[in-house]
Amino acid sequence: MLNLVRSDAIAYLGGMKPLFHPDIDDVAPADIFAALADPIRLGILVALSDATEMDKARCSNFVGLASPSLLSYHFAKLREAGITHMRVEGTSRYLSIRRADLDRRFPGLLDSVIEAAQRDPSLPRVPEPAQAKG
Amino acid sequence: MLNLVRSDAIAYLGGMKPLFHPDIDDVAPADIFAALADPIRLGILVALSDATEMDKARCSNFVGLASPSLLSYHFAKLREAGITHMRVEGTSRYLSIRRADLDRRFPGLLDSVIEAAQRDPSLPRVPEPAQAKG
DNA sequence: CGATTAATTCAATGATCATTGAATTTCGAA
DNA sequence: TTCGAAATTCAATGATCATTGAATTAATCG
Repeated sequence: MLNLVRSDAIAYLGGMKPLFHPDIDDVAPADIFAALADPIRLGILVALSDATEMDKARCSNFVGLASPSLLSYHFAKLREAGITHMRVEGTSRYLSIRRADLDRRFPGLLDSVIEAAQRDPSLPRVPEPAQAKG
Repeated sequence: MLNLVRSDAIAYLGGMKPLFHPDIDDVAPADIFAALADPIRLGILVALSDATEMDKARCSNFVGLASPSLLSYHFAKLREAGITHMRVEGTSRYLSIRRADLDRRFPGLLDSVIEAAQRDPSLPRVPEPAQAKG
């Protein structure tokens, strides 16, 4: 059973279940706002928005924000709302913001959201990883 | 009791209870997004955004969107989130978007929100009032 | 293989939300 | 003063949400 074709197999490479990412055209504005209506998720978004190094986009780097199971819950909310993409690599997962999709569908929205969130001092912050001894 | 000074009295002119409008600096981004996470409220916002004539900003003009009591509920959500202002005049109330406040505190956000909502065909629309016989 | 690490799933909890309908308030007009 | 229109308040409902902790899955490394 399951009988995969090649494109399916690629989606499974290194993963357990197929991760659902909605088509951006199926995402309604109200869905986006619902996903943004939580300080932990806004904290994740802000952290992602200035994650230049890949390490900072790994799920395990957000442990400062909430417990693992709660983080999973919030990751799923962001992903199912079309805001983030999740890529599986071995035992780790990496998040990214779906910038191109969001900018095309909701021009200007993402930038102003991130700017607003960045300036909010009440949002939880992801701590910088301790610098490896050099 | 109550012992009003003049500025309080003005707030009461024509009204029953003092309408609470939060200081825009007390409004967190997550509060804004929570208020926007509902299609009826987005419908109200869109209708307000192109309400040039005062008639279109009167509460009673939104009856097409929901029942009176449900509308009251949604009006309060928008007002308490700092998105709208409500003015009492006789037996009517008038809504307006707190544009200047929002633009100062969350630059660019309101415009992109309205643009996104305007393009969403799934949002409920406020019907144009029937043209008076001419 | 067994242990470890990364992350999810599941069931249970209390809190908040959207909706309804009935009762109430307020104002203005007859 | 009584009536009607405008709008809110209140109590009740079911639905969804955020959170917790325990159990589970999956990949990697010894």
